[in-house]
Amino acid sequence: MPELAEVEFFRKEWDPGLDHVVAAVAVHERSRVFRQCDSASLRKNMAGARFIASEAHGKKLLFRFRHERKGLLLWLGLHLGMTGKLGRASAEHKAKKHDHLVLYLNEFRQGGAPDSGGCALVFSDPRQFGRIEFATGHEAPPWWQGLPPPILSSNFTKERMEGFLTRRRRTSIKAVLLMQDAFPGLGNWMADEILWRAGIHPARPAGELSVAERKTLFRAVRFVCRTAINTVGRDFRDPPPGWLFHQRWKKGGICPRTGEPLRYDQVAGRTSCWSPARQR
DNA sequence: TACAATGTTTTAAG
DNA sequence: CCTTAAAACATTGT
Repeated sequence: MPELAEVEFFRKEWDPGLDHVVAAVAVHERSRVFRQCDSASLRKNMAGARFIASEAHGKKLLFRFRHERKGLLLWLGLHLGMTGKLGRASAEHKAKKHDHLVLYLNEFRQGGAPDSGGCALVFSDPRQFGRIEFATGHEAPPWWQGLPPPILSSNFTKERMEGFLTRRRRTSIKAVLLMQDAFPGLGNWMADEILWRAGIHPARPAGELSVAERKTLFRAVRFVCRTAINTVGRDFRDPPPGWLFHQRWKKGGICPRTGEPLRYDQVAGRTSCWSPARQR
């Protein structure tokens, strides 16, 4: 599922655990999601740490913990891959087959609400394309440094985008929109939504876009991200009516603007959905 | 059965 | 060095 809006939704799924302390950790040690992570260190250091904050950057998630007794800051990085999810479960939850990481939380320590009897934060991912990273220390770990400007930040400028399009001038615009070092958080459905809105064929070389097309594209990138964050990202509700989103996965989908059948082609190794009459 | 699935990385080839 | 395509990863659902 996860592109930036879904990632933002899943980030908030763990919010009820804020200010709680990790009582126990369960991991599926052998899972591929730990391929870049010292899971033994995670298990050892996370117990007793308080969940203090979280943030999302594109498709990357960071969960911050503080181990007060050890005077240690803990950095838990998650990537949801293709099928990753975050959720909550009861304090008695037994990790199921695809629950690769479960953090069991204590109730509030000092005079917390009486209802907070502890719960479990669960990271699950059937295909295991997701990734868990873990670090301790006062500095942000390397994998949380040097990230590109978020699409909805003021540092994400049209000039910056155009510079990237020029560097990748021979590559299809669809493939370029999927590059996380320039468009952090865009994925297959959002890229198609953007190109449909901008009236640009997904296979067009990035360097061939006219001045007007680049302007339209820039606005479409920001509009689709902003709107997706405010719908999918807020509570997983669908994007507004009239979006390609509602047509793209059904067989016999039609273009919301032209009423013509949508077409599906492999572009950049991904199934791309586009409207022949609108996008050239 | 065979193929596709909202992702990324590595390998191979041009 | 750069670009592009393909394969790989692991599992489920049609």
